[in-house]
Amino acid sequence: MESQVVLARSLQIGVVASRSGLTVKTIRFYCDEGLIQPSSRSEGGYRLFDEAVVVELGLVRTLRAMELPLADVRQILEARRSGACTCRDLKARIRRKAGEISEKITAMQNLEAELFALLNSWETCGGRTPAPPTPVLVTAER
Amino acid sequence: MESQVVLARSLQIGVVASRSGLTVKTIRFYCDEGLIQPSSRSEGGYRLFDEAVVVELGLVRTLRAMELPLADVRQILEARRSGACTCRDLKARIRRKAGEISEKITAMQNLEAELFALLNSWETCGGRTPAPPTPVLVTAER
DNA sequence: CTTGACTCTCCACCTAGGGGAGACTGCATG
DNA sequence: CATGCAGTCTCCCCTAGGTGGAGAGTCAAG
Repeated sequence: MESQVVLARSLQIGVVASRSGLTVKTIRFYCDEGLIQPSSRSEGGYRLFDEAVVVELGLVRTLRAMELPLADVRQILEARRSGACTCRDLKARIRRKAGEISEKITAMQNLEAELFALLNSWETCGGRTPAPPTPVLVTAER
Repeated sequence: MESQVVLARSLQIGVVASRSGLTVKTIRFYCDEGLIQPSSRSEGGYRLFDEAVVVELGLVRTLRAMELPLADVRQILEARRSGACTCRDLKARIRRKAGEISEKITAMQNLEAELFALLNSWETCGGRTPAPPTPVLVTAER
């Protein structure tokens, strides 16, 4: 049982990839960008990560999914690691981002509606319509 | 004043830009990509558009706003122009896109929730911040 | 030793444009 | 006529957030 000297068991990039749901390429990219870093390298230069980064990458995915730029994600990770509470600032940023997201949601809902209108206008050519006076699409102008 | 012939009034790119709400750069880009094209060029090589493109660009904006890739937008414009009813196909694509959008909307709503959870978890450090005197804001670089 | 899976670095490419250089156009004025 | 100046032209490089491939090296098993 104990014979294994596998102290901090380090994960190769491929394992991290499959556990985090990101691609190997992306993880390398994130390393290059300084979001995460391998805890060490093998003799042969393989990146070795410890389990914590899998968790961090989960957070990264969440933040990226809300389209937070990598620069912001990096800062958040740094703050999280250092335990340093840059909170006021950080929370403000995230809150702002949340605002943007709900804006985006409503924008998308509008778009969705507009889209169905578009579809309906197209419905007219149900049978075969070569080129009647094309019902000029709504096309918002903003 | 009058010396100008009323001829199919063709618009210079800047006018098209301000009418469509896109930038000159973007319109040139769309020309290069074959989404739209100038009806002609002036002696000196200026692109001259007719009014119809302003309408088309409105449609482009709508479609782009739902993140339809330019390639799809191009096809839609072509179909619209030719009156050719690629509809079945086209509508299917748009419908699919609409589906993606509503998926995205719910994903975003989930994200929004997750985000607030994140914020709340951060709330815990509400009172005390390590390193109170010197505002050692980490995140100093970049 | 060899094989095969895995990883490394480096470089190019992608989308949807944006920035800016340097040259030219078009039009109004002096 | 010249001159000025806004508008436009093409060309090339840059961005973010990766993706893809080439060519070489690594690691463990057989």
